[in-house]
Amino acid sequence: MEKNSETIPDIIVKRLPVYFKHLKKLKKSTKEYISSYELAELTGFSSSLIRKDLSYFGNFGRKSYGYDIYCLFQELNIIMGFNYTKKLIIVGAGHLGQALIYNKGYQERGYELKAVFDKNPKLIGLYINEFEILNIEQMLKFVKKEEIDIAALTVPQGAAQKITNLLIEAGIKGIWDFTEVPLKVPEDVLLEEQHINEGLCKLSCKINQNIEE
Amino acid sequence: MEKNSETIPDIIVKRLPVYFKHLKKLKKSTKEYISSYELAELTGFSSSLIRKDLSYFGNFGRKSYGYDIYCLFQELNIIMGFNYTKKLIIVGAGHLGQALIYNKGYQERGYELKAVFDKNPKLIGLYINEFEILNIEQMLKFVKKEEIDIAALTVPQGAAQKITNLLIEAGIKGIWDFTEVPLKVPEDVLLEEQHINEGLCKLSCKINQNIEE
DNA sequence: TAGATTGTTAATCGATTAACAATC
DNA sequence: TAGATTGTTAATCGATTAACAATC
Repeated sequence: MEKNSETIPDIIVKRLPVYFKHLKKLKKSTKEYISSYELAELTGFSSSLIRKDLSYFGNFGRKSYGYDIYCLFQELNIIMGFNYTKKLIIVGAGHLGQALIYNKGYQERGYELKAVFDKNPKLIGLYINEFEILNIEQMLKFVKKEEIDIAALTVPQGAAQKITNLLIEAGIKGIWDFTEVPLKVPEDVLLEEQHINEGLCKLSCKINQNIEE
Repeated sequence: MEKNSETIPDIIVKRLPVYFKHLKKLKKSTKEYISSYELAELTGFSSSLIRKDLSYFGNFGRKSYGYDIYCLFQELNIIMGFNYTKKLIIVGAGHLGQALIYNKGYQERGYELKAVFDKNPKLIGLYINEFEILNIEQMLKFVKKEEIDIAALTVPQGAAQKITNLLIEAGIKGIWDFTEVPLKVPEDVLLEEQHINEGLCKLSCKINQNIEE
């Protein structure tokens, strides 16, 4: 799985969900076109940067009108691959894992939740929002057979690297990592760290500065 | 609450939790010192960048030895304000909100969970992990009286801005935002967007590129 | 037509890296 | 002492912004 020669720069990828979020909201209004200046207002990015970002993917704008909201939204969906089905599993059915079962964001992004795994005998067999919690022993086989793309990792810290190795062995393409552990993965496996407590770190850091001043 | 003239650049703040994560792990080993070269190996940042980041806060290193792991960890705690108590509430006791009640990351970062609020009469009065879910009508008064610093926002999309306005009115210092809504907050209120589905966006985007190639 | 706004180039700004003197 | 590694400066790299011709 070599990297595409035309890989979208990370710095742009980072901003795509922001455009997506705002266009999704705008799509509900009666507004048809939006200018880079208005988008700048909403996103906090400069209009220049927005035009540059979008022009990376093609000429979506219409001079003197701006960008067609509906079309741009569709384009973003294609760019981010939301029109493509990606198979997801959740590994670890603790409190966070269970909350992820109820997450409503999968469908519009092309994700299909396929299974939930845990090691705890008290959880195995339970149904949460119509998903049966499966024994983690079945995971490797399942991922291989069903060609799962992404695993949400919500296991305890001690198990994180071991389970990760298993997922890699099974041929997982990406890990959506909620553990706090510095995981090691080979280059061809995508690792998206969703360490929620980092948000608390940043907030604490900034509050602290305000106090000191 | 004016910005400090010596505000830590965001680009450094972003990397502090990464150093924290690795030092926390290293602290458990018998290793006493770590060089910027070894830290580079672990974090993926260049050794040069690490030395520059750390030197921003002082001279923590010891020439020809590296950085004392324990001391550096302590320094990071002070820099990020973890030695300071910050009062937290959770607003919205749905699946995600409840999962956040069980989050183990508060204490070591100096956070104290003070209360959980919801609007749903079926949830109000329930105890989750020894926290009673309180009526959201009491929130404004509570935040004012208890001088709450941070609110974790896990309410439905439709309620997000309204509740945010209420929190601002009550004098909240920062919002840890789990909604998917583009929230508007005044400049002096910190907004940390913890939109977990953004992780799914990035993963989808990158997987899509690998496929196309 | 006049005004608005894109797409793109060149200029600027800021972040990262390379290099090395200082020194333990 | 010789080797290791910091802290810092200068050089480089890359990202953002300003500006503007093109054009709807």
